[in-house]
Amino acid sequence: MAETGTKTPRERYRDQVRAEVKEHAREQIATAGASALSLNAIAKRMGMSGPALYRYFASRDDLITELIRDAYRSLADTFHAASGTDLPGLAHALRGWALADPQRYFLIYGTPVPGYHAPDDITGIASEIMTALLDASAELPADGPATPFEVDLGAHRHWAGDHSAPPAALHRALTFWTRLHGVLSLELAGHFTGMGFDPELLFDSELAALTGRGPR
Amino acid sequence: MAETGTKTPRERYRDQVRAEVKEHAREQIATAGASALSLNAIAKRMGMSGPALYRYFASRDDLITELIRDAYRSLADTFHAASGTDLPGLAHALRGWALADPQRYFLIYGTPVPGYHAPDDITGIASEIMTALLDASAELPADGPATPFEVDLGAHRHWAGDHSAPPAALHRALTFWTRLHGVLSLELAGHFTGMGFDPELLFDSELAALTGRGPR
DNA sequence: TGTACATCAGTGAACGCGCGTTCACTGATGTAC
DNA sequence: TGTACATCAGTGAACGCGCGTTCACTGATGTAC
Repeated sequence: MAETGTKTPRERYRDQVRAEVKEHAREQIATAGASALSLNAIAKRMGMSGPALYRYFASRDDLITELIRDAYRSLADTFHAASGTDLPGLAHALRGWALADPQRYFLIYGTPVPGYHAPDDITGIASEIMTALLDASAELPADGPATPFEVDLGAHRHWAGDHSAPPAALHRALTFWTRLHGVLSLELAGHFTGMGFDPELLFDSELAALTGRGPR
Repeated sequence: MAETGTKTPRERYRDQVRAEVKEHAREQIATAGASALSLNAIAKRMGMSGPALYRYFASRDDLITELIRDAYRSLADTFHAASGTDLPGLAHALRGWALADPQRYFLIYGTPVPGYHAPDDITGIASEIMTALLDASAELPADGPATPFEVDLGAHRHWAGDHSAPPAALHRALTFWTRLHGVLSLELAGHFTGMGFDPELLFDSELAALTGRGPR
């Protein structure tokens, strides 16, 4: 029996091939979109026959789900790594992560496939991400009376892990999320091309507004 | 020769069948996503043979492009129709339009297909939409000194139609766009499900912040 | 250390499928005189 | 109004394709005694 954390050579080999398959998958998605992902094409590029991949992934859908899981995991890790810094640090970590592989970003935040439901462990990672956002947002200054939305939040929220954060903090975290996602997703999808401005400055402008360090 | 605006019965029939094909296409996309769009499946549902559709659309890609064009056109029309109202009116028109058919929204603002470039006339409609946004944003109060982003805008913008709107107004229009898209796209993609709050209130909260009529 | 056995990676053939698309053809609808 | 012709919608057969996936098998790698 293998000790905890010890892997047999075979297991290490397996992990390596799995990783290689995923790498080719990511490449294929980046080139032609997720709908063009094909196990046979990946096998061909790796110099193997198609059926060989079924030793490593149960099905095509399984591979895609795993890529989605990896994307969530990677974002959560990026947030954890940036948790020491301030809110702008987190924001720029997010932008850097997104620009490094736009299609990975869209694997999480892109067009949803009707009827698809991510497995439970993925929603768990999603709430990890939310928690990191929430923790970082706590440093923002609180201001003003409760808005209608915050009243609603206080009454109905069923937050994963049930944070005891006040509605105003939840509101700030959500706003942080939606605003940065707004600029970022439009930038990544190319909706700003041809408009002749620097998307990063618009991103920074939104960030400044969020941290109260800028106009509006 | 047909007079301007007059259509022969055959032309009217053609238009009707084309419309019917598109309707089935939209239905198919709403059910299984755009990547699942198939001409043969549409033909089958219409009780025709597959090749018959080639009388109406040159190819599958042609049909998709036309659906995208229709989506842009529909949004532009929605904005035109709401141009008489104020900014909140425009925002709610946008939200209503998006909720009426989420997959249509994602046809425009969803995951981009790498390498795909929309034909010129579509980018023309896109700038129509931008113009409507810009006109509506003009009513917002101007405030504060020029931000770095606005300086950049003033220096480099190549706006479609080259509006003479000042950078601050462009900035407001862009912010209006990115923020509402941020909340809306996350809502439509289902990223708020299970969080137990009303997305509309979050949308309204963002809108209030934009029009200066709310907190933050 | 050597032998016997079990485990696992990878192959090649095969299955059925639905796709986009082309083509020659039939039949109905519209047009010209 | 009637006839001759042109236009166009739709069919069915056919093409080639690449896909996901199953299966029986070979050969290499690891394990037990």
